[in-house]
Amino acid sequence: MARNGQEAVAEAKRSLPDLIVLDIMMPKMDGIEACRIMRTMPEFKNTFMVFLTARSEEYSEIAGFNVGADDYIAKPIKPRALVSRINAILRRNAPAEDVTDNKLEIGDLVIDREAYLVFQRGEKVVLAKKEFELLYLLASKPGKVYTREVILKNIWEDSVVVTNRTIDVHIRKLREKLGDDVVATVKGVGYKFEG
Amino acid sequence: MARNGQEAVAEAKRSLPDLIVLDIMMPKMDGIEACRIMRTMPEFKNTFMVFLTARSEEYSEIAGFNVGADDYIAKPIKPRALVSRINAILRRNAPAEDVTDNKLEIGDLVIDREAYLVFQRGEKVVLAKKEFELLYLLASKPGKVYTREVILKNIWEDSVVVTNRTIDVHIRKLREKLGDDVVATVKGVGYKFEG
DNA sequence: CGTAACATTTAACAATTTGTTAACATTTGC
DNA sequence: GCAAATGTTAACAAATTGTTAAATGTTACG
Repeated sequence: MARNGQEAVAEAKRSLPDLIVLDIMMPKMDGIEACRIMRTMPEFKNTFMVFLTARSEEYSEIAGFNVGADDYIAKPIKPRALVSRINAILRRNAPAEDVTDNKLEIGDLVIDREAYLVFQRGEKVVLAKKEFELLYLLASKPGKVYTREVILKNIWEDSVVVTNRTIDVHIRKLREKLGDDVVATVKGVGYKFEG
Repeated sequence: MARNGQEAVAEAKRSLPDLIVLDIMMPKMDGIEACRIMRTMPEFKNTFMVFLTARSEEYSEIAGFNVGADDYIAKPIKPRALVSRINAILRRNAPAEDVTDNKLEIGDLVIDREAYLVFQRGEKVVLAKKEFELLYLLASKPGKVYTREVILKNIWEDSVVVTNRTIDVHIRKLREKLGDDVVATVKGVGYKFEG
């Protein structure tokens, strides 16, 4: 159980749960912000996020859904009721068949998150962890430009502070291994995957 | 997981499970009806059917048993408790001769969970318990990378606290006994079985 | 019960890989 | 052409894993 938004994001990245319950009034970073950030991360693509709040404010409700929440539960609620509500959410959102195979196939690349492997035209390419994460992030939404800031938030722990330019070096290594065409520079903005 | 009685029957016919848990209050066709129907089908002759219900009503209980249920579990019940209850039912109804052989054959290995034995190209290899568990876990999904955290959760009791690095030593012993190619390191992530 | 044999865990250090930075070169858009 | 942004390189720092040995637990057996 995380006590604030920052902890929530950190712990969620570590344990990758199927469902996250966010209290809107957590200190430091609130639940809405945590949700917004997690929604930009590919590993939470299939995670359900539910808001829990004491006040039934219109604002909270609207803001929560806008950042990608899947449901909304009003406090006070008895623990048992909360559990059954959560079960209901999981049930109604259960995938028909769970064939979720974390493979990403784009262009001449196959990115297998489970095996931590990348194949290019059938050839195995060995990437270091940060390189892999970077590629996976960009490739999870081909064409979308990721600013260095967003990339940092996604791939680095919150506590770690690194120069923006570090990303450039990792990009360079990706290009070295996969060819210059894989990642495109958008000057003044960031990088994007080229499908 | 089926969401109602009709689905339950359909899915059961498809997958022919050893045990079916029926919720009495499923919509459309309730669990009792599902049980009655399945009991008339020859393919479910040896299938155990267990009822799960929220209310401990006499009616449910009696009606359930009358249609051929094998046991009855009252809700609320914690998932873990449910699992152990189910295991108990399966165990006490286990056929005299357990012909289930949990043999895993991968590459030049044969991993026999029942006998706790590993053969490599026909040669018996003796592994300690932890080594065996570790190999079995990794081999159960070749290619998939297991983080140390996941490995710990799977092989060690929840109460036991051990250093991550303990795993490294067991990996080393596995490599010593089976060769370096069996388990691959994914730096920064974990280990995986190499098919 | 004690002991030997074995299994498990930890700690320490070495080896290796990966990540980061800084400096300088190059490119880009105005 | 100029300034800002990015590319490139290599040195250094940090993190991760490999390896070994010793300490601690556990089990089987006389």
